Amino acid sequence: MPDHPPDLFFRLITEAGIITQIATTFLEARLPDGLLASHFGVVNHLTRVNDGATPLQLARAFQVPKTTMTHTLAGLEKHGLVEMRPNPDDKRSKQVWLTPAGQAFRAEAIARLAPVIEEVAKRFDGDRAAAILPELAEFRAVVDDLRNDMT
Amino acid sequence: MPDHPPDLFFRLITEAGIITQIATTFLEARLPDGLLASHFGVVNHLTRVNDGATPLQLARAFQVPKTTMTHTLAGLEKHGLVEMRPNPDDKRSKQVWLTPAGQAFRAEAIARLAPVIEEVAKRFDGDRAAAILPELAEFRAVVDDLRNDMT
DNA sequence: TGTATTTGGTACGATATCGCACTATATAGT
DNA sequence: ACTATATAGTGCGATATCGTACCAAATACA
Repeated sequence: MPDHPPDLFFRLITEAGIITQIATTFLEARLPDGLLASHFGVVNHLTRVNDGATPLQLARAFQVPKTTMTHTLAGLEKHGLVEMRPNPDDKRSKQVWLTPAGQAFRAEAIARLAPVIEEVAKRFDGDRAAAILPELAEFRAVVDDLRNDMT
Repeated sequence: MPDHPPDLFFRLITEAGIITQIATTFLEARLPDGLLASHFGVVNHLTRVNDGATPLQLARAFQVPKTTMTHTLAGLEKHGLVEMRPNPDDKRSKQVWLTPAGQAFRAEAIARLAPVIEEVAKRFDGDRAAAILPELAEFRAVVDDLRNDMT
């Protein structure tokens, strides 16, 4: 078996990809019809990080093209989960605000996920998860910086 | 800050998602026009795991609906990277084989990624990556089992 | 202060992903 | 064997994602 050559990082990324894929499937199975992980992600971000963010900020936060974010936000607006307001600081720009329905949507999704997370917690020791998290976060930070440096 | 409650696992999954997103962008920037990460993933799987796999096996390996795999394979076939043969053991089924062009496609993609991985290796210690990998793999295994048990 | 460039957002078209319904073959139960 | 059910794959329509081109406002700078 290899030392810690390229293959090691490939495998790390592959594991991350599988986890992401499965988690997305779990999440989407618990969302109302017509709403996907991308919608939940934005609502979650507005709650936790920055309600009133601009579309471009959101696009950057999720690493998606701005056209994709326009589309996602249109879907959220159609479902009444967010409200687009003009940005008082920049007439080109907008701000995205959660509605009460949007907050309820997030709460409901999290409630539906809770049993899954509980089951995960039963099967994987919390201390081990706590040990992995900062390491993985730093790896993520490295990759994220690299994106800015190398494209 | 929380102990190791649900939030811990959420954050673990979020980190995995960000890493996946960025890695996918890096990969796709280095693939020929018209080919995406999904195509690379299949070719890579055929090389490393199971050349001659059936479409359904591939769909399961990547956790995508079989219709999605049909579409991905059609794209690969159109580019001459795989060849579909009848499955001698089951007349409903097929087998997917790499062509020489498919093998070259993989080699080329990996060559283009090598400098990125090298840079990652410069910025994140290999021993730490080696320490994370088995833990993350086990977490992945837990989540994967859960998928079978809970949907 | 007038012009060039940059930035925030959208319109549009191409392709990816996915759910549903369907066909053909295989397997199970009797 | 005969029928019921399960499995492998595809066709089709809906929507997501993304690249290109575009407009409007902001900023740089001459």
